[in-house]
Amino acid sequence: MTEKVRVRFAPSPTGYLHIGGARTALFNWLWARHTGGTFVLRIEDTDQSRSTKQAEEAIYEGMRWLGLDWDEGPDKGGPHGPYLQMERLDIYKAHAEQLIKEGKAFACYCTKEELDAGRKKAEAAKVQFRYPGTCREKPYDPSKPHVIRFRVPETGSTGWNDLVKGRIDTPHDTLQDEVILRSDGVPLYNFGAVVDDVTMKINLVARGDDHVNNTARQILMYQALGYPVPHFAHLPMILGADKARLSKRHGATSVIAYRDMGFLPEAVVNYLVRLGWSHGDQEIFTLDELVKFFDFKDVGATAGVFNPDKMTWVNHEWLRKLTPEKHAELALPFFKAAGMDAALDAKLVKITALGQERTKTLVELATWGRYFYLPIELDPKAKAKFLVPDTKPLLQAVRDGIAGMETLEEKPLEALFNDVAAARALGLGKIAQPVRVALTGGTASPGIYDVIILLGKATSLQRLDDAIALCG
RNA sequence: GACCCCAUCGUCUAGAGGCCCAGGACGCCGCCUUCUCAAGGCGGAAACCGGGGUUCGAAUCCCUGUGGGGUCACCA
Repeated sequence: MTEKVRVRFAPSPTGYLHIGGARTALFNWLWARHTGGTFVLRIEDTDQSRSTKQAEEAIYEGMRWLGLDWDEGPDKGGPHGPYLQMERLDIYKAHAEQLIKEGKAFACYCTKEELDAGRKKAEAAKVQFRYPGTCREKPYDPSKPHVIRFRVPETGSTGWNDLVKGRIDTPHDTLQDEVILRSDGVPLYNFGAVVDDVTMKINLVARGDDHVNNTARQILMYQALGYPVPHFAHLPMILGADKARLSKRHGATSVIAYRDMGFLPEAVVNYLVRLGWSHGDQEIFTLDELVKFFDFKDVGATAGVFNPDKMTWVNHEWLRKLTPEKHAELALPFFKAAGMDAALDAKLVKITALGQERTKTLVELATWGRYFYLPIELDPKAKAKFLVPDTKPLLQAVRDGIAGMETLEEKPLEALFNDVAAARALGLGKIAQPVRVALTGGTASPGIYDVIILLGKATSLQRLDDAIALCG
């Protein structure tokens, strides 16, 4: 391929951008950026009953969030537009007419009912239904209701060298004269995609491998139209844990849902690209590295199971790379959404800094940090174990110590805890745990001095008093 | 059912005939560190789908069985 790479992502706007689509878009985008080529976004909205403007917007939103920018597209324009299929009807019509004129396509006047009857009969006879060629030789009469069918050869086969799957050949006898233009003039997928790809000068088609069975018939159309055939790369499917194709019942499949769950786009991209592609033993990649390293030759041929646990780990890795300030900035909306009166200030920065090693998503971070902003939720088991008569004097001693401090600093607090422990010949844990329960409601938190400092004197004293009262 | 694709630890994968009694990562388990939780360090269990070939030698090549996935529309 010496020509400049032109690839595309061509979703149909029938729902949000899902994980599988995002990965297809990502691989195309990476290859365009890797080669200095062009990434085209085309919206395949010919199924008017299922396509919506909202879905179209949702796709843009998902792509933008992931950072996959397109060079040509519906909103952006470009030299080969329009990029919305419903605005290209005349282009399909012209191409279909050319095929009719050359005898490579023909009008079919069969009704849907007639065809369904044939299909039913074939099913009963347990054979595969193929269009019987009823109208193959009939003269073209545009005044009668009709669809346009593409004439496929009866014998021989068509194949291509797939960039990820290698050589694939499809015998023509498994194909049929399929409909390329519906009676209302709207093209069907295979024709629309071919006409668009040729007119948009796409020279590499990378898409899900659920399209391998469409490829031979599309190649036949390229040839019939007299256009060069692009290269193809068929990407393996993404599966759920049960090895069935990933769908809603496996959990969230919308890219945006992961944003809302507190994932970073870098992490989603990183995880998605590694699902089906690898570069030695490396797991964490920046976008720049991906652009540099990505190649279809390293894309595997096997379907992969989507693993939320690993994506969460990748997210944690990315979260940890953030500066505390940036982390806080990204976390703020999640704290607010969880009902906390947080602001982008030193307190939040410190909290998120402490949470950075401890939480794997921004949602988890906000939940984890609740007690810094909201009243504690006392864990009954923790209370039963640590807020008891035995610990009352310890809490009291710590309380009094804190009460006597002008400002809260780590060293004096540490001295205080050590003194309280030493005075009773107890380990530090015996003091820290009850205090932790008093201050946070549970038995797990950052270092106890950090917690006290962050909570501040008034709140710390208040919570200790409340706890002391509960010790019975 | 027909046609097509695929097949290494539970999962993502490395492996392009000898470097592999198979390496990394997630998850899981244990130990260390320790005021708890994380993080970190160390260690562990865990795979070449079965059967035939080819070859001095196969996870790697071929055939076949099996399994999984995909496609069979006036959907995309």
